[in-house]
Amino acid sequence: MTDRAEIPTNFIRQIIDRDLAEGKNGGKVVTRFPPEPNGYLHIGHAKSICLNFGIAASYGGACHLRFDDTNPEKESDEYVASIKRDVEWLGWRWDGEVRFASDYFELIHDCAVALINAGVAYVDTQSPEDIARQRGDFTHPGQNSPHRDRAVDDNLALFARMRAGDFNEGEAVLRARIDMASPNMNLRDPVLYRIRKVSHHQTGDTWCIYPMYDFTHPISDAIEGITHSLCTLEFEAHRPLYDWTLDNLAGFLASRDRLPARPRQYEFARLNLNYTVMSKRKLKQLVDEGHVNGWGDPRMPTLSGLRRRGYTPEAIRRFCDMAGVARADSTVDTGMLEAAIRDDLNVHAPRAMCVLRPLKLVIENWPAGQVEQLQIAKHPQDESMGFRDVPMTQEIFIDREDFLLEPVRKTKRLVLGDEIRLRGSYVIRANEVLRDAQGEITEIRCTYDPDTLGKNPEGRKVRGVIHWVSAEYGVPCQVRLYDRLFTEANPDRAEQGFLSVLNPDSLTVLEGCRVEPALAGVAPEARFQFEREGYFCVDPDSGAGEMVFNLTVGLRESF
RNA sequence: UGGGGUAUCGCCAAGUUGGUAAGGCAACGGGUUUUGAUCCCGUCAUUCCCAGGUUCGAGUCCUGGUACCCCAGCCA
Repeated sequence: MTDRAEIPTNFIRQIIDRDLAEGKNGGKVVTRFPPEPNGYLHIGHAKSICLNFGIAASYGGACHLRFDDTNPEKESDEYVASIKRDVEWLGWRWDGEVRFASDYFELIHDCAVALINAGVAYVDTQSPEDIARQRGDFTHPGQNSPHRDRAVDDNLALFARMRAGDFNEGEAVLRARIDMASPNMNLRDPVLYRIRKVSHHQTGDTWCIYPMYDFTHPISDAIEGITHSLCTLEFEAHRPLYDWTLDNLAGFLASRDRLPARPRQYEFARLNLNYTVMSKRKLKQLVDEGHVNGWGDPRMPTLSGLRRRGYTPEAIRRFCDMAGVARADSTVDTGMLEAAIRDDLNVHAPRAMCVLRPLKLVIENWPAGQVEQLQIAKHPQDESMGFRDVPMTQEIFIDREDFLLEPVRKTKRLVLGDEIRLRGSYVIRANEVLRDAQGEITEIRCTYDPDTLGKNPEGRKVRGVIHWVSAEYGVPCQVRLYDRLFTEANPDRAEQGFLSVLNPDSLTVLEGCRVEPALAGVAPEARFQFEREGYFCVDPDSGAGEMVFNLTVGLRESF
């Protein structure tokens, strides 16, 4: 998909290069993206997706999409559907069918039985509180459970009863028998199976016992033949358990012919972006409490939000490549994301004119009723995009901010008594302003120089160029301006909590804007550059009644 | 506090037998321009968390510190 040469190397690619050189895994590279369907995907997931799918693509390998659905309480089909859609939208295609860890529940159960038979797993019928208490802490070793040495047959019988539903939630768990004194807390006889009497979005009521992540993941990776299991840094301390599980199950899985590869786990730093939050819990809270309009709100760092905001899959992939992959905790500046989308849209977005805060301007020497269809290039550097018709009439709108009564040093706007170029049109001069009873400027009376279409006036230099839209033909529309969702670079660290630093001005809705008629009726997701303003896309709220545009990102401004 | 990690420019990030600090974002100059956009040119780490040491030579090796992140869910 992407030219490999463009993708900067990173420590994981180097590990794969070395593995390949050593002939490991028969030269195969198989990765997986393993989301839990308990929320929408965000830009942080995009990093993992691009890493996993990108590696598979550049090494001629495969990448699986596997839902890590072992906790039915928090998961749902809505999330499964949104995740599939987002991965595809990003431009990736998973190998084979979508997989679910729940597809493997029977085999995982058999693995548990195998562990019991091997004497390295036991059923603990203590309360969750007792188990927690016995785990000890960083300074004190844990205490062995009184059930740690239960006979294999008893464990088998108890585990069967767990599956049969004989116990209530919390009354019994299956635990690995490792080391209650391990300095690694994850190795202090971790829970492998717990009881959850809730129906599962994939398996319904087939099960009332569910395997834990630490047990499920290595088994799922192994049976899918995953060679490189990439996850984030916080799972580093779990790696010994990942390896313990596979070391203890390799024989069993091989005997069932379900061990195509011995996977290895590698951890990389998750993506953080400043001025936003990335945890699913917090994003869900923003949605549930109505601080934003759903997971797909254009202000959200979710992929659906970025999509509605006007980001392209290409820009997001490019951004992930720009940010890189390493093991150091880091927070990428939002400016890098913006640079990625500007780069893309600058090349691909047709130009158009839209007046956000209309101020009427009447050209007194323009023949009344005359309409001149101007042909303006859709892109100044790409003539293959062609031209669009832009009607020029006696009355037009310009932005209120583009008119000044008094000249300001080096300004490039229209000043009373001076000239300005109308983009793609003529040079005009502002002669007089009309005001209403409150003194508010309501209209500017101008004259135009008929000899300035496509050429500069003789002997004079106009101070600048402003955009405009015909008052008669301009299409009224709504424009939604977005700003960062939070006022602090790191909302997670806010004294009063992340909600206390929500930006009250993250959304500004402008009504009565005027866009040039060439854009009337274009479909949602179409992207344009509104000259001198920024990049905008058509929002799905656009209907027969009114067009709605979302600000994707503003133009760079340098004075 | 025990264990596991990480520290290279404002933000990311290369640097892999020690040989004399890539690139991107941002910023700042200048040029082109009917978008204060784009594009183009240029500037931007005598220094790699700190302190010692080894060496002709260290971001890379050794010793000792410091800071930050992760782990005590029957979450992932």
